[in-house]
Amino acid sequence: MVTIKDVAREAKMSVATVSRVLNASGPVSDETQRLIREVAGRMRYVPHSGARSLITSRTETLGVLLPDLYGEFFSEVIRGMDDTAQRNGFHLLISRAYADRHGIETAIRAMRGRVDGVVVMSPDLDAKSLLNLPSTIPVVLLCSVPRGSGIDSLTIQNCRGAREMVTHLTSVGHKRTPDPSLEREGDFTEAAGYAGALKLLALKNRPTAIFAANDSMAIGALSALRQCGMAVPEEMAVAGFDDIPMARYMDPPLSSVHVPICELGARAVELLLHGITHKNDHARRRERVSTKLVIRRSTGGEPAERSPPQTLNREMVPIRYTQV
Amino acid sequence: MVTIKDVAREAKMSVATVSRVLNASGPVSDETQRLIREVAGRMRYVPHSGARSLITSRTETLGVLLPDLYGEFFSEVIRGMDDTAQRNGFHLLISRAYADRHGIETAIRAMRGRVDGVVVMSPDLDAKSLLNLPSTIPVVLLCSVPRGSGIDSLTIQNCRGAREMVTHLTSVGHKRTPDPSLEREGDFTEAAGYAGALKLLALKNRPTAIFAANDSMAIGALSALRQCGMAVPEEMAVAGFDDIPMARYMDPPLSSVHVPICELGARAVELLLHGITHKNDHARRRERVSTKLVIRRSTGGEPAERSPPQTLNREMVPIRYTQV
DNA sequence: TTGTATGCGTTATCAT
DNA sequence: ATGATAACGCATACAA
Repeated sequence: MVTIKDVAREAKMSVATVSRVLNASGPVSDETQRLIREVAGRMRYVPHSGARSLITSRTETLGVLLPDLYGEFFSEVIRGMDDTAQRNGFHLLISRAYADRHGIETAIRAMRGRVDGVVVMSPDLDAKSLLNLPSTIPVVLLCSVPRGSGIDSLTIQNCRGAREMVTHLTSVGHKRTPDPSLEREGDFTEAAGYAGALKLLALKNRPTAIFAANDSMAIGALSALRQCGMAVPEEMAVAGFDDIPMARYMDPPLSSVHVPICELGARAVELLLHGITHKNDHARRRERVSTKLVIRRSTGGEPAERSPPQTLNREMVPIRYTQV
Repeated sequence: MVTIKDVAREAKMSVATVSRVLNASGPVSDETQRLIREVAGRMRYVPHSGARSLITSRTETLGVLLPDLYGEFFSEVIRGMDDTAQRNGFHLLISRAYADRHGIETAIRAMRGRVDGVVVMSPDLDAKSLLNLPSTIPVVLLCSVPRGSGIDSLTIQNCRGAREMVTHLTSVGHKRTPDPSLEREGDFTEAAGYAGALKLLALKNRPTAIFAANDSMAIGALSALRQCGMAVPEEMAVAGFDDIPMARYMDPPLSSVHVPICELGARAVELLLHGITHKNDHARRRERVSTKLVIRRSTGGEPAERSPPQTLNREMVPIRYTQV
């Protein structure tokens, strides 16, 4: 590998001057500047980031800890993170980890020294468990329950979104509200939604609507209902959460609680970068992104949505944040 | 940050001995060993990876360059990569890059010194353009056209898979084979599949089947056909490619060419690790993963597939590779 | 079995 | 404007 010494020798200059040119960190004559840039370019010199971070104690890399997450949510959130990270000159070190406390701690340890901060996504984990993280590096919790911890966090307004959907469902005639006997567990996969729907259908006193915790499970539920010959939404309404791009292409198109997934990732990285830059400023930051109800035919709403779906806008749009 | 010096001081030993214990790289008395481990653990010492890679010239990190890729393919391939990387003690540095030559080169440069090798996924890119990569580090091309280059590569047997699907389609009565006037372009999104299907429906002399280049577009096409009142598969058959988990939950369930996505990522990392370990051994490796035809109702096959879909097996299974 | 000393590639501090 | 050199944290060859 070609080092800064090689460049210095070739340009007949000292390493100090080469470093100054490449980092614009001191006065260098125009001519010397030109020369060194030319030589460095010709020799394809790239600084060794390890050596650099050794002395600057910055890696320009952000760690991302993800749970075992499937489907489009995963890719969208990473897209948002990578966009923002790259725009700020940072790389992304991505790792999956078991979403329990031990898994997270181990993973953070492994990233130690490689990253300047970590975004931890762990929907199941109560932030309290992470209180004494083995890290002095900034952390942002994404989609966790942040109560009781002093860690920066970014969460989705799940409750509010869910409440809006429930309000919609009751407004179109569904009556039975909170009832644990009508709840079934699932792991966010289509298969789980499929199985859960079958269980609910088997009940003596069936519900009239299914509200899945994410779109993948809602899609699985739709499939189960179809195979059982149940009409949606007439005999059973179905609603999802997240509003992944796929949702509007279902039959019937799926009502869902829209989450700005990509922007969620982007914002998490922004918060982390802020935490890295203002390491001393210990004002804890908690933000919540708001959701938006999207009613389609699967809940009986908007039967008129027959027009061709427009091309999805994959660009990022501004979203509102709530400080809590 | 606590360094090896801090540990040495606390344990009243030399840094050399601490290093020997932590790397098992020399003879140390059991007692000293115990002591040092205890102290290191208590102080939560983690070696600075930058300093280490400076001297070992290994980063234990793999770069992954991805195109702007949507949906489940993305997340599955990363899952496979991360699994295998972690199992071998490596991290994943993931970055999205424009899939043109300049974008790839820039991205690889940026990773220089941070990674021991790179997996480049760039379906559009002919490998010839990458011949003079600015890198001495090992590279594995994933899903590119590898002809004419000396770079290790892993590709899907797209042609064979597509041929099998076409054979199936003709076997159930579809007649018009290769005809450019029946081809429409798409960017692999549901919206593109939706739009493409509408265009095909508008033709005077309609086709009787649509074979989309991936499942997302096939799902978009299904939606378009549904809204136009076309019966699938009776009036129009639809087939996809990839067989993402979602495919079997469509209405009708989507016939597709199954690709072992997760294993694809895993194998790419294995190839890269091999390239890193055997850096001198310049035997170029080219492998192709085979696909498997999955016929469901959208092409008129298997009308009996009414049984509940079993839980998806998300574990990795052995796949066959072909050396070319 | 343990300690001392050197160097990895870079930036930063101090001279010149 | 430029150069010499210390320091970053670690592994390792060599000495004890």
